[in-house]
Amino acid sequence: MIGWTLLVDGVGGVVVETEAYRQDDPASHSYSGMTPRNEVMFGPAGRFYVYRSYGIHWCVNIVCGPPGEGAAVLIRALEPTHGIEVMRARRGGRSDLASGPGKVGQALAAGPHLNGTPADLEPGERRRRVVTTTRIGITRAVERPWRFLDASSPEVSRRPPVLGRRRRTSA
DNA sequence: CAGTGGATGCTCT
DNA sequence: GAGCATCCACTGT
Repeated sequence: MIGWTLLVDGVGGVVVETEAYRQDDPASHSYSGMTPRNEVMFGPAGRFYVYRSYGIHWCVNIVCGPPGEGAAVLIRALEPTHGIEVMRARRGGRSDLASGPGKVGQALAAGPHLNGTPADLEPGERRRRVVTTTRIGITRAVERPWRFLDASSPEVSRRPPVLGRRRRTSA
């Protein structure tokens, strides 16, 4: 999905960072089976799974796999291409429009109304170099390398450890 | 630039 | 009642 374009009401951009979650995954919302919150994860692929994070943010996922799979991909960052001014306004005038899951939710004006609806997702044109790292901000199954990102994009939430900024050493 | 803590509400134990 | 798939402001180097 890296390089694909994701839009909500014509606003959005190119997916440059994702994380994968599936049912046999202690870090996944679907790990303990179907609940009212995660039931969309067990439905058809290509729909939005939207949940509230830390009581404040709305995080946007795309359901994956056959029905019953309980798998989804968290959209962690977008490279803004469509409706940039709209997203800037939604982000309170900031310039980091969608470089993080909470920011993506804000830029797309995501909310419960989106949950379970089909995602507007189109394949990308140019080929991108995809790097994998471990996932971010979780406490369980931290070792699974299921974060995917376009290393050349400046819009990602955090640079991969290896390719990241060189650490300054004092002489 | 790195580290810390507050905001805030829902889900599940 | 604890724990979160987070962000931002603020602090100290």
